[in-house]
Amino acid sequence: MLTETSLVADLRRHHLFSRLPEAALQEVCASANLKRLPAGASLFHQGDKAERFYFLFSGQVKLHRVVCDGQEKLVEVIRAGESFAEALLFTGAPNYPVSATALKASLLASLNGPHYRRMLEQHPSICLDILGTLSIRLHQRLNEIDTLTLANASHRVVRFLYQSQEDDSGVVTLDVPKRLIASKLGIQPETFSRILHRLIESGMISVQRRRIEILDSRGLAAYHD
Amino acid sequence: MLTETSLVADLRRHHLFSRLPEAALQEVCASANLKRLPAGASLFHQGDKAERFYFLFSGQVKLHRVVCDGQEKLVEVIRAGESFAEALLFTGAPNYPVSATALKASLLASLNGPHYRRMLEQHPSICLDILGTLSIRLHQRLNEIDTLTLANASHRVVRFLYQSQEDDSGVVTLDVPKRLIASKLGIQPETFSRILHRLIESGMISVQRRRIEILDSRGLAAYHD
DNA sequence: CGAGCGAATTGACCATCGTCAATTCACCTT
DNA sequence: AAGGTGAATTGACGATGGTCAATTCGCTCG
Repeated sequence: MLTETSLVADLRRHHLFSRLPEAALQEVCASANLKRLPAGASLFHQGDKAERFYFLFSGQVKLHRVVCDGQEKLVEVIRAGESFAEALLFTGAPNYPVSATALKASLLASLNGPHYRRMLEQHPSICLDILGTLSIRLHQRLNEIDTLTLANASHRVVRFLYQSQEDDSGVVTLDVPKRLIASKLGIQPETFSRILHRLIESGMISVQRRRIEILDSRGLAAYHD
Repeated sequence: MLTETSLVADLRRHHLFSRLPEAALQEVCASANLKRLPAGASLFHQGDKAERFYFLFSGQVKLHRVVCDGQEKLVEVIRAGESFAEALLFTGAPNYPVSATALKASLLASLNGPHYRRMLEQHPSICLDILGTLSIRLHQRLNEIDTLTLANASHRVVRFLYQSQEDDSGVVTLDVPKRLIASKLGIQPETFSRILHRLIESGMISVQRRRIEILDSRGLAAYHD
């Protein structure tokens, strides 16, 4: 049961709920649970039965998969105001395809999937909005596949830097440890470190802790080949 | 304008159209074009303005991207009865994110995107179905990202073989050239060839032309590590 | 039936990246 | 301020896979 008005207002701002009639949102909240996770706590594991999806009020959650040899692969980092595991509402798949773990202490709403789905059936106009977001995610994935296919590790890192700077400011601020970035790029932390070093040496970027500045945008672009 | 009843019946079988009222489908057909492509012909290029989406009656079409250094990356092979570029209906993105080229002589319907979208707004119940398919694609992509992240090329190939056999029959029949498979797996044709050879030598598979048979399913699974 | 062409294969070589290990660094706790 | 812990870095080494080149294979077309 979710009652705090400020939290409900947060939900309202999300596209899954923004166009629901007031009564419907109330109903969704009635079947919701508030959940607190300390940093490092697990929310669900890949393969668990999936009947709930989540909205993150504050904190940070990572979605990750375990691949064959026990290595962990970062899929996505969820930040405040975002939902996750909601795609399961529509596939009918019974299990989570990823694991979810809190990176920082987090506050989230656990929502009843089938319940929301029934709600949606009664307000079908919202579906078009959702289709939009889902399509965009599809493209993001396509983009990622590009990045991973790009032959060498340097390309992936450069590409990552480009995509991570906000409004071409040339500044990238990492909000997760470097090893997770490496995992997302499908390379080893050591390799990531070495590549950054090489870019620094050639004067293309500068790095202070988790703040990376692109100095020579032109040269970096050329580095793509 | 699409009139042939057998073709319209083909459309009907697709989830984008199966639940449209008869009148609506007629209207869609009225704004459709029939298109023939010889093998090797290009349908659209990555970056082209996107206002049409497609349904493939017969033949084979590949979706591919050109990455930085001019190399080509296979994204997907479209087969008869499938639609493509329909995700653009919902993102509002103005350009195709991939190129489309006929692999074999093909017959397809070119459909008016905005028109179909308006149709959808009037029959919103269909959206839930579409959400389902889109979610499934999202998962497929996730799976692919896994495959590409899986450290070495052998793993990718083995994984590909597993996923490509139909109902665990142990038989994989490639319907595209091996170099395209390699491209999809993000490896070079030479590497693909060598890995298949290694698997043959160790008695795990046998290959005749484009027909691959899995002989030692157990051993192959172990090869995953 | 032979010529021609692209696909597939095979070999040799080398750059890249992963692995293992040691060390330094940053941050948190006490 | 000191100590401890995990992250990040750096070095050395070796396996993997990409590149280039030559050859074989299989199909199509004349």
